[in-house]
Amino acid sequence: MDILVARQHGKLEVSTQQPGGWSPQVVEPGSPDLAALVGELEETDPRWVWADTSAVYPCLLSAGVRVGRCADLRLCHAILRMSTWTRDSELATLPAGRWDVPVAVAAELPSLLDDLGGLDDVSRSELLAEHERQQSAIAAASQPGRLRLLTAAESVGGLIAAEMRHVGLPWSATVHDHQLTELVGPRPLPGGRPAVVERLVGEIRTLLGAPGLNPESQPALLRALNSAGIEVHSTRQWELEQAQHPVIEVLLQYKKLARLVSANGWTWMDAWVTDGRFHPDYVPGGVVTGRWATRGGGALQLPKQIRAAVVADPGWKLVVADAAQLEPRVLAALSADTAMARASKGADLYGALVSDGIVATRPQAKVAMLGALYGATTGEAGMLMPNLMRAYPKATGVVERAAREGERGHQVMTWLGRTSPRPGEHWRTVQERAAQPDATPADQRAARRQARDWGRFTRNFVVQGSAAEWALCWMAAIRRELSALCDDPATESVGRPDLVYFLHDEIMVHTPAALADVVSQIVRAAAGEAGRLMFGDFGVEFSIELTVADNYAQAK
DNA sequence: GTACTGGGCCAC
DNA sequence: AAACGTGGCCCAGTAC
Repeated sequence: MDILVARQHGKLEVSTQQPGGWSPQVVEPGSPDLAALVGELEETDPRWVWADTSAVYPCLLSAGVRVGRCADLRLCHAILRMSTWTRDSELATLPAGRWDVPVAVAAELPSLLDDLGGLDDVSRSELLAEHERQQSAIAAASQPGRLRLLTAAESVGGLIAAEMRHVGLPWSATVHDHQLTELVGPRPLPGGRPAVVERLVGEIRTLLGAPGLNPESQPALLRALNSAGIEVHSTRQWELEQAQHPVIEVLLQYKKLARLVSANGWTWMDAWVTDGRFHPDYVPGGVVTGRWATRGGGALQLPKQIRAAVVADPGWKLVVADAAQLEPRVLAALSADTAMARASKGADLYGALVSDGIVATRPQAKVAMLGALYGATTGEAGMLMPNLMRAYPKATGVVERAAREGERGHQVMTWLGRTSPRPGEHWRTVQERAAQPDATPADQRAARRQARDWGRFTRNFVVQGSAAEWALCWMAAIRRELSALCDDPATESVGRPDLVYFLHDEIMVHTPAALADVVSQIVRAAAGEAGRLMFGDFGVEFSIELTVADNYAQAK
């Protein structure tokens, strides 16, 4: 049963379906009435239909209410509007309208959009019309089951992102401060450099004979390096490492510490950590491939250096799990490559490549596999490609075909139907110019290069996007089972385990210690369920590496 | 002052 | 200045 949640003039209109039509109830977003109403209706296990989870759900969470399922019409619109399987639907052929908001900016502009009748102010009839367009588009698609799964998974992703932000990642400001202080000295005054960084800057200036040099200025630093006789063309780490000069070690040390302080130092802590929790702002569907992005806080780039600051509460544990070699396993499944599926039977897919005699060492296996997924043509990865293609012709055939499609400007699809964007106008112009009779060799070179670039994008899109779909299914199954666990009276008294972190192929659950084993089993079982949900009984194993830890640095 | 870009480096 | 995909974020520098 669907329940519609419209939003008008800042009030929420909750409509249930009755024999005579829709029956609305209007409530204030912050009122206790809302929590009571939603909580009561949730008993019937409905699907909540609303325009934008990130606009509605946070206020429910603040009121202490969670929901099990929803349809996020904005997220689903973006998928169905683009998918090849729904290209002839009314939804895809209508002119662009209010639902065509780029995912990344949608949550950013609610106040601006207020006046313009934006997404956060949607009447019930508009909501219903869009919902029906989406349902018809899916029903008429050649793979309705996959699109139904994809839109459900994307929507539950929206719920999970809001819940994880609400709950927050347990973060010890004390540990974080200790780590920073140990590395760079105590917190400096505003605008000042920490003592260790200041000392390194002094040494760099002396060693380069450049008083007053600001090493943050790339052009100035490059000039100073060249004047000192160091022949580099950039100031990148990998190039500096080649050079022989006493300043190099100091400079690399400086870069590492300066980066840490500016990206995840005390200022970051002030902005993002409150009451012992880091509240990251995830953006589901924020990446073209369907991966999540973040908006501020950099939750997807937490440096390994500071992960010890993620600490479980006393009496609690962190269950940290990642899907081992997820992308190769997803490729094996979506290409139905039985030889590669056999290699997935163990915990270590790369190890299987070695024992099957396809490559000589595990590092080679990894390089070769990532090379196939990313489109490497040169170096070690390029040299190993023939071996891989011989061993796994179906799997490598899928990524090679995806690359050829992209080179021709065609679109490709993930397993569940998310479709890659068309290349931009500039791309087509360059290709057309190269096809003219008077095209110069330079025109043709540029066109070939650009075509190959887009081919690498579409090659990776298929695997990265399908892996993102698997991860959503995995997380959705975990969430459902954790929620069932909370409803169990036997576990009620100890506290509720919660998903608190997601990083592409990795999840973290913060759980009462007494439930850590049960939670671990749930996380493992959910991986098998995600595989079956997406690929049926095709025999790819999705192996999980799992650690029960007190802090995040202990994982892996 | 704001908006934008390029270099660099963090994560997967 | 890279080879080999997706991003975010910070800084410096420039245009307006």
